[in-house]
Amino acid sequence: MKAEQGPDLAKAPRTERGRKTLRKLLDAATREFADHGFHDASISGITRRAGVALGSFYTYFDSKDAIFRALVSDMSEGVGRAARQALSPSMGALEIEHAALHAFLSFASENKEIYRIIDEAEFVDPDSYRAHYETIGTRIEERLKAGGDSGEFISDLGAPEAWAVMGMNVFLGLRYAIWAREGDPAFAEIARRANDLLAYGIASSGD
Amino acid sequence: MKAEQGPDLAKAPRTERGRKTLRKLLDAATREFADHGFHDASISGITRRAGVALGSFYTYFDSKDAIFRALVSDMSEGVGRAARQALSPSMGALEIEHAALHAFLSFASENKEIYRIIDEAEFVDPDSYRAHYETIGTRIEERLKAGGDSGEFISDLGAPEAWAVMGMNVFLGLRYAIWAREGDPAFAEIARRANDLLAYGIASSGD
DNA sequence: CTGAAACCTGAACCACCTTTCAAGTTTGTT
DNA sequence: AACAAACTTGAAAGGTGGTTCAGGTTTCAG
Repeated sequence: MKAEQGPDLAKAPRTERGRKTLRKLLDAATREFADHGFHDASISGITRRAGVALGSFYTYFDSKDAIFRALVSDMSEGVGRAARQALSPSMGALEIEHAALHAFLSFASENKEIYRIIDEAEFVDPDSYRAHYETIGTRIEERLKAGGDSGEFISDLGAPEAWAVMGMNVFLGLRYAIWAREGDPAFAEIARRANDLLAYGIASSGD
Repeated sequence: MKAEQGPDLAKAPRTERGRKTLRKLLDAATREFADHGFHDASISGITRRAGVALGSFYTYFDSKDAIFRALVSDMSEGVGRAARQALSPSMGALEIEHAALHAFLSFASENKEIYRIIDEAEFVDPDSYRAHYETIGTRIEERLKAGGDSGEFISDLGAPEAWAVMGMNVFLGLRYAIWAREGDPAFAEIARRANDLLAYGIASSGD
């Protein structure tokens, strides 16, 4: 139950062949978990996809849980990296939120399997799951505070607003990227409307 | 994989004793699934908690999946019922959203196990999961449209705004009800801040 | 009261899967 | 070339837990 520190130093490959096998296992596991979910995925399914013997799995991972954890922390970083790349310091505070949501929608749409795996971490590895959202929540909170300091946002924004924004983004991603349907508005329109809501709210301004 | 229509007519109890056993099984299953999650929960764990023999389980349910599905649809209704009770037609549109969130936070806080089970449905029974959120989303969309018609909200609100509101609510519930921490703001404050965000947004009005 | 249907029981069946292991092969260093 | 460490292999051990079933008990309508 205790989290390992770093990716299993004890089991790190020491030769080129080893590194290749490890990579094959991780890629195969991504597909296997995405297709079947954690519990219906099998180690033999992973090794079959990877083209290695069943026993080789245990050269690199102690257990099915261990490879799942490795995958989740990999992917959690991947999401963060993708978001950071879409943002530039020259953007205004509101523009940053708009770009973050748009980037998130695109990323989710092209990496649906990542979302399934991270979501399942809620049950397989709750600590990683929580850490994932707490990290993102903190980052959003910092952006909101920065916007408050620059006068673009109201002040007094904090964690509750950050979690509200995160929830908006995640659910819009769920509905319009993961569960996309024919005839749905384009990501650009979704992002624009969410940004308007965030900026001005929905109360009618006057009469 | 096909959804049953209605709660298993074939297996419905016909005597008082049967109805009691069925209820004991459902209650026991709620606790078992909440404690262990779907896959680590066991039928024998459920029957042990219920105080009935292992075989009796199959008098009422065809499989572990079947009782889980029954639970999810029960709970999904429970959430809807709780929300409806907190709302009154005399409230203003904004007030309704405020009350809905506040009721949801209280309900989630007192029924954490429900939250976990519904979330796990994403993997065990994806159709119910999706149906659950689509139903809620539609209800929110109707409220937003009604607010638009009455002039309290801007017009042109639709599904994207509804999903954004739903996401806000769900994530605030996750953070402040399920993952509640010492020193967190009270539900009343969370609901008020979310309502302000929803009504007026966070862009600073002028300088 | 009575008999058939409903319900209960728990041992056993069975399918599946994680994990181990002893023996063989490849890699890289000296 | 020669050896140790790294790596691979797949059969089999060892568990687990969902599901079945044949036989017993309880319920309740007639």
